[in-house]
Amino acid sequence: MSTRRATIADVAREAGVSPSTASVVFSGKTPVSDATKQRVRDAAASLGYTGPDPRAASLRRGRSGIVGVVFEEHLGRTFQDPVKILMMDGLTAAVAPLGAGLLLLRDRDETAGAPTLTTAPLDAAVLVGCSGMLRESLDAVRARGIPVVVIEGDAGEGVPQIDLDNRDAQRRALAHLRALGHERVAIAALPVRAGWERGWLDGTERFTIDVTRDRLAGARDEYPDAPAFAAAASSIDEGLLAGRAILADADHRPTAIAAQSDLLAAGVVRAVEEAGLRVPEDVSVTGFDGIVVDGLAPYELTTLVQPAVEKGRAAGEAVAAMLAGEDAASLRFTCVFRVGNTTAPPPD
Amino acid sequence: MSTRRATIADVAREAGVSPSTASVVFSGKTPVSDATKQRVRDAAASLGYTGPDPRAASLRRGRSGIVGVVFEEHLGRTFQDPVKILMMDGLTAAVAPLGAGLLLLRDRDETAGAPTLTTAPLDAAVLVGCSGMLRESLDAVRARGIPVVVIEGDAGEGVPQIDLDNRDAQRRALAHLRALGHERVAIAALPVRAGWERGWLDGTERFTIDVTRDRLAGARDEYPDAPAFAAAASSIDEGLLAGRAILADADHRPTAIAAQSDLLAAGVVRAVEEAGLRVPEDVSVTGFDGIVVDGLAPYELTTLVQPAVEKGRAAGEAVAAMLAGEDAASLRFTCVFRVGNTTAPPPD
DNA sequence: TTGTACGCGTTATCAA
DNA sequence: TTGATAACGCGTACAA
Repeated sequence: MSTRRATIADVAREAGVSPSTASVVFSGKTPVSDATKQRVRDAAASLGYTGPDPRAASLRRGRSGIVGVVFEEHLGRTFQDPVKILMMDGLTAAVAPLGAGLLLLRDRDETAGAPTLTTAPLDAAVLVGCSGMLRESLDAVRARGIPVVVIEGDAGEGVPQIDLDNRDAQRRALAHLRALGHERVAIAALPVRAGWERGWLDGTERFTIDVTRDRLAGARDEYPDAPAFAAAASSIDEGLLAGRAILADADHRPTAIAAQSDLLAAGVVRAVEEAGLRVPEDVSVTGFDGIVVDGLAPYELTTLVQPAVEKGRAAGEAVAAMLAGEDAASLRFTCVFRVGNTTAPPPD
Repeated sequence: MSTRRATIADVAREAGVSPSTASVVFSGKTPVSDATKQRVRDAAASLGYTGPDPRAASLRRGRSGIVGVVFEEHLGRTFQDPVKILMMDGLTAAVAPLGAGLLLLRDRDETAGAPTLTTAPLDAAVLVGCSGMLRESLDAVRARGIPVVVIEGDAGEGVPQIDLDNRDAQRRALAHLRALGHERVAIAALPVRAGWERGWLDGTERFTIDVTRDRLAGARDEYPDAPAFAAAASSIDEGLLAGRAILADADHRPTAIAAQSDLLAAGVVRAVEEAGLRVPEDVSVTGFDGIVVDGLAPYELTTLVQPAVEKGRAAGEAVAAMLAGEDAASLRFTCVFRVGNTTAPPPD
């Protein structure tokens, strides 16, 4: 039947009112008499008109209601990180009042045709742990006047950033170990860069991942000579491998292992058990993130609880502010040190 | 300085060409002489024009390059399910060639102003495990002529669905246990409905979650009397609790436990160990999904490997087909039964 | 409370 | 290879 979709003009004509009146009935921005309202509704129903076309509305308004979230990697990898997911929850919540939703975008997307920062109808963009190669597209976006916020990454001057006190927080965890009396401490680190193969750090590495570098620095602030083994990813399995490597030499066994993430810490705990030792009596373990590690009970990691949801929310609020014409400041969040049951004084 | 953003018309004027020519320079849809191309580029650069406004382009084209993905819950909950993440990967890959990206939407979002199926500028929508309450907005979307695909859910006639052979697959796993000689088998089930509190199933439950119902039916096809304990979520921790409940009565201990997800199975394995028993010598355990459970090594679950990425990809391809005017058929995927090291004949 | 008039920025079509 | 024209469908001053 229909040769063409009904528009608001058709509805107005059918209802015998002007297009603007019909428009107002749907947007509710101006009072309309009940009678007119009803006639417009009826007309819409009879024409199968289901409301304003979002595309047209977005052109007219200059807003699409879409915030792009840019990740460096496959979604699969990204969402394996519980912290990122929590952050997304916070972000979602913060942009919802704007009438906005999140569009998933990938940095360096190899797929032809995939939408990008420049081709997607974005109101704003949030970059997560962005790499240096993002700088170019970032410039393009800013040239277009689209607000940009960066979470855990350095985007240069003029871009609000949401950060964490990684270095100081990690230092505090190690200070806790120091206070307990530990002298031989090892570090189970996150990857040094994308594509990193697990292995010991010898101090010559070039760090691409700021989080790893900063947390390592924090640990070394307290234990300058602590050996560090960097995993290939943040997972329990990788933590297990790191833990095995660290515990391999029975003569130089540390009495405490500081992991740079809770998932790694969970793996380290397993490695300790596997070696026939006990946590925390023989070996203390600390984590970082403060997430709930599924399957780790009855252990409760001594860890740094980072405000993951808050980070996302803050990014969303920064976006909202910029969209409102205000300018948003960078923000640095603080981790809370939480003592669980995985740390204790070293064995005699 | 700038009172207004430059448009393609400004660029055209500056370059001394027509707007359509300038447009074509950016879209590349028609050959343009190098000289003209260069002049347009220069004009754009001098005016700070960074390319066509996606909003206007999308109005004109009738495409926004955005596919909505609708979930029932918080992202946090949703993405705790590794299968969903894999599915998203497949979906992302499949819609990328369309030049489309994924917009995260939530069913029953209470936040005022949050974008919805009807207010977002979508080219198509994918519903994941959709609930009944979605039906209404679903109708609205379909009335607008927006293609819709449903993954693991029943959206009624005319909507392509991507499904799994849950019942038959689960039956095959239990048949494997039967072949090994097991006679006392228990089931660790997924939640029965949203908000379900863990507990034994007595046959009077009303199932809202189809997956649970279907896999249970498959298990009962082989062991009609198998007792079933339904967890409150799909997680290792919940699997542990379910496993404890199932193993609590030492006199009626099953020799095999069929879990409805790999995460549950991982928890069940822990429960078995905790009870001082061995897997698979004393108790066999089967899972469902075929994901890699972080931290479960050295166990490899005997499980049903579902093509999670493929499901997402198929949904994306269905969307692509519908967008191309073809009609997409529903699709039912088949799980592959994989024997790991968590099943063996029952103890004597 | 309703209507008029215009512009939002682009691109498809067709003719030159 | 380029240009003129006409939508695309809506929102919103402003006037009545």
